[in-house]
This record gives sequence, C-alpha cells and structure tokens, in this order.
Amino acid sequence: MGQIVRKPFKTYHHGDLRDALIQAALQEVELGGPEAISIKALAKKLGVSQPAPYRHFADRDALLEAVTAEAFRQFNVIMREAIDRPGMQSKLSRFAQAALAFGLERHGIYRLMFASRTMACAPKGSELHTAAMETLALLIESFEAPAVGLLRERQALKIWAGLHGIVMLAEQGLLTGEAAHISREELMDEIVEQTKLALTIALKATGEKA
Amino acid sequence: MGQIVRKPFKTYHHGDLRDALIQAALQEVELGGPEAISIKALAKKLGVSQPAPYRHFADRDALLEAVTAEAFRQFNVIMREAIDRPGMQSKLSRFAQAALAFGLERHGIYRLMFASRTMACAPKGSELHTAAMETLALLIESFEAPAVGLLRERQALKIWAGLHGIVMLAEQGLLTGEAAHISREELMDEIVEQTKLALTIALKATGEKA
DNA sequence: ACGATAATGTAATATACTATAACTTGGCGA
DNA sequence: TCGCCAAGTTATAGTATATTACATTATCGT
Repeated sequence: MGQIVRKPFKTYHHGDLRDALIQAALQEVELGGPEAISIKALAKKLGVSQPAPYRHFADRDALLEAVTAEAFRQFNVIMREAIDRPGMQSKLSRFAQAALAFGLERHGIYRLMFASRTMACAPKGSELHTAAMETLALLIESFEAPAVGLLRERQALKIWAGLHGIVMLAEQGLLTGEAAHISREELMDEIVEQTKLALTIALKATGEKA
Repeated sequence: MGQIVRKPFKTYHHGDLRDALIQAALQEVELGGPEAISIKALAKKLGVSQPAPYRHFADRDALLEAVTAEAFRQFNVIMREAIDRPGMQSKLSRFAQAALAFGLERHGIYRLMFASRTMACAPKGSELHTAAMETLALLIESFEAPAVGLLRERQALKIWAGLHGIVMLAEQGLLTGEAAHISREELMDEIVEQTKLALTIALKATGEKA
C-alpha cells in the first residue's frame, strides 16, 4: 500500500503526523471497528515512536474524536453526492439508500460514528457534534416537501432512526430468521415511503384546521 | 452493597464465581457500558485472584457474550411484563415504550446488547443469538394484527429499527438541535402508529388482490 | 472411610497498550 | 548565527489480558 507518507530520506520530523494518524486510524476502523484503534500500532505503522502521537492528541479518546469527525465529513460528502445526483427516485430515497449502503459496507466506520461512546461524549459545540448535525441538515434538505419546519424535521428523525436501526440490526444478524427474505433496501424504502405518507397526512390535518 | 456472595469464613472456592462474575459485570456495564468491563477489576471486586475468572470464561469476549445473553433474558422478562400488563394502549405501544425506557435508562446495558461487537460475533445457534431472537418473537407477538406472517414480521422489524435508532441518536445528542422539542416517546409512538397504518394498507392491498 | 481425580482456585510471569517524563533534533525568526 | 520551540526520541511507570505451573477442595467409586 505504501500509505506511509514520508520523505525518502528518513527525516527526524514526520511532516504531517497528525493527519497521517487520522487516515491510518480510519483504515483500521474500517476493518475492525473503533476498538481496533491502537496508538502503539498506528505509531509503528507510520514509522514513529509510540509516544509521538501524544504530541498531537492528548489521549486515545482525543484521536478517536478527530477520526470520527473526519469520518462524518467524508460521509457528508457522499450523502451530498447522493442527493445532488439526478435519478428516478426522490432525493430522500437516494439519501437513505446511500446511507444504508455506507452503513453496511463500511460498517466499522459507521459504528464509530453512530454506535460508539465517542459521539456520546462530544460536547455540543465541538467539531464532531457540528459535523454530525450537518448530516442531519442534509437529510432534512433531502426532504422535498413543503418546509414546515418542525414537522418535516420530525419525519426526518424517524427516517434516520429507522435507517440506523436497520444497519445495526442487520450487522448483528437480527434481521435474519424468518425475515431473511426481506431485503434491507426494501425495508428502508418502505420506511421512507410510510414516513412520507405520515407527513402528507399530518399536513392535511393541519391544513384542515387552518 | 455486599454483592459479594461468599461464605463468612473464607473458603478456597468461591461457590458460584461464574454467576457472580456475570452479575458484577452487569453492574459495571450499567454504569460505564461494555468497555467498562475489566476481568481484573471484577476479580478484585469478588475477592478472587485475577486469573480465577479464566476458569469460567475463555477470555474477556466470552464473558461479555455471557453477560449479554443474561441482559437479553432480563430484557425479555421486562418486555413480557409490558405486553401482559393490561392498559389503555395497544400491546405494541406498551412494548415500544417499555423498550424505549429501558434503552434510555439502562443505556450501558442497552449498548452492550445492541451496539457492541459482541452480538455481531455471536454465531447463529448460540445462547446469545437465541435470546435475541426471543426478543424479536415477543415484539412480533405484541402485534395484535391478523397473523399474516412475513408481512407482520416486516412491520415489526421497522418498529424495532426505529426504536433502536431513537435510543442511539438520543444518547448521542443527535435528537437535539431544533428538534429538541420533540419528545422521544412521542416520536416512538408516531413510528408505531404509522407502521400500523402501513400494515393496514398492505393488508387492504393484498385483500383486494385476493 | 479413603484415595484418585476433576474442578477450581493461586502465584508467577509474558505480552501488549496507554501515558508521562526527560532529553534530542532541526527548522525558523530576531 | 543563535536561540527558541515544535515535534520528535528513549526510558519507564502503570494497568490489563492471558498463560503456565502449582495448590486446594469437592466429589465419587470402592
């Protein structure tokens, strides 16, 4: 792979160890999930001493937080492409399917983003929390419905929740059994459709009142 | 607390170290999540030497698996009570609300059950996987609708997915922002209701065909 | 009762990871 | 060019997992 970005002549300073650590960590997470990240192993992989990473991150958790933020940024780029790409289906459906695919294919990273302690600890204004809220904003944007604010947002959360549930349950083998025949993509689409319907009904209800 | 169950006179053998480990581990998980489990710390807490637990569990993962299975059994008992308890709402709604409450209040244990690597590694016939499938069976049972097999199961999965998503997103602070006003319980109920509706519609469609 | 044996504990130790402390290197500005 | 400072280094402490070899108790057949 030669992922190690160092000058051919061994220099004392790495050059951009901070970013190299994040990229290498992302690779590890992709394979083994959040718990696969080891400062020691990363240092070795990048050809620096074990304590070197501590120049850039206070501790393992700080590294994880930075890695998670980077993962969210990459995820957001992919979702943005899915929304903007022209296609038969609705933006919302494209968003949902793209996110589902990401969650299943790159599940190690997905778990870091949505099922690790890291996010739960991220304070509200942090780089990480901001990146995550940006994802939600994209989802809401993909809702091509009258902008009724809170009502639309509520539906978006339902879809996000369902999406997350499918990814996690699928990966845990809990979508098997007698339900094995049901494809995850179909299930996701059903959730999207039924939520759209719920929005329509809710809009009609408020419309009648007005 | 005196959780340590040992005879007053120090005996060489603990008595039931295996079960004591599981119970003590559950306590730890409740507070700090799956990563809080430490073989060494548990051994110390129970007054045995560090290697003693290895007589009962091959490694840390094996302990985690046993703890998770026990957690599922406890969870299933609670869900069973929720279903059987008489009440105004439907069985399905009671199930959903009880599960939501469990996920939010005892989130450490919930994460062990639904957001850790442990479940993903559990083979299909294992004690753990079986206990988890039992939960799904309870959910499906709580669906008081014509037993149309796969169709009903499909709706159950949607609800489970939504439930899981709400719990995780809430705990990660991703249900905040402008959506902060939306209560998690309301959101859960909306998912239950819209899914019931989806089932009704699907049943009508197949009915018309027949 | 009793002695073999399995079950279950202990002590000692190897290995791996996190993290800190004290020192070294090399680029850059005054 | 000289000294400062960011970013490395080596050395080391502390903690956790896990294995090995040994010790103790419980159990069960005779």
